[in-house]
Amino acid sequence: MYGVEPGDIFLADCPARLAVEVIADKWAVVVLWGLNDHARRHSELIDLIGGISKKVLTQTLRRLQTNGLVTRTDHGGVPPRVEYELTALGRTLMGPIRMLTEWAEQNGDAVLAAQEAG
Amino acid sequence: MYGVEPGDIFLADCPARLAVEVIADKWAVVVLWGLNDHARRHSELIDLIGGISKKVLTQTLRRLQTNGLVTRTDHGGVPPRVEYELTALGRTLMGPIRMLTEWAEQNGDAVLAAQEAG
DNA sequence: CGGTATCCTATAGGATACTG
DNA sequence: CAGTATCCTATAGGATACCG
Repeated sequence: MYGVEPGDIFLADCPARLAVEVIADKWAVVVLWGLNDHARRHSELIDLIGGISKKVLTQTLRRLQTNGLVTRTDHGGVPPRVEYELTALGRTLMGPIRMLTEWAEQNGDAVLAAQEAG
Repeated sequence: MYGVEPGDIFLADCPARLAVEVIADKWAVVVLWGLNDHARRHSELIDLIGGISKKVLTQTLRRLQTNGLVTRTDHGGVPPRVEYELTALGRTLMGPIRMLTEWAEQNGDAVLAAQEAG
């Protein structure tokens, strides 16, 4: 009914739901974006992003790791040096994310206006 | 430092953060997707989506409304008839969302494999 | 430096029942 | 039909302190 077809986002086990699951938290997209150019260290991301705590950054990175989007490399030594980097899979996600951020740059004002009006 | 430039997602008030704010909940993208083709009624969305409660659907629709992405039209009468439809602004967001769902269709298996491995 | 550990609060979201 | 109302729980996420 309603013309639902195979592959539709509505099916509970549909892959499209998975995309939502992956990016639908407060920091995932921001962190991925921070890894766009090249590998970065934990403290680098903390400074770069701003407003995220160490705990939450670690949590977010772990989730991204679990989803196969980011690798964690411990170079050892003292002081510690750990680098996070996009996987090949993670890089494929940057295209859609870039679209989203471009949309936001172009339409952010309209959203804010709607928020203030409503 | 770290080559942060104006417009970067990292600035706290950057528009790109707004995109995350708009789509980063469990149901927003799914509901928008449900309105892709044409206006739909509340009960239609309930049946179509599956797994969402009336309360949560209403909440999600209200948020989308507040963000200027969806309109709510009460046609009155008994029984009630209320239709939700994408605004022009909402339609501009469907491009990026389509990219996301396409990414998920192509890469969903890889994410699942990573989840099971990790 | 790169984390844990601990504690806390707000809120998202689910279940169920009721209403105009 | 399209919601509210109510209650509930899990968890996301923030603050702070400590550790190897």
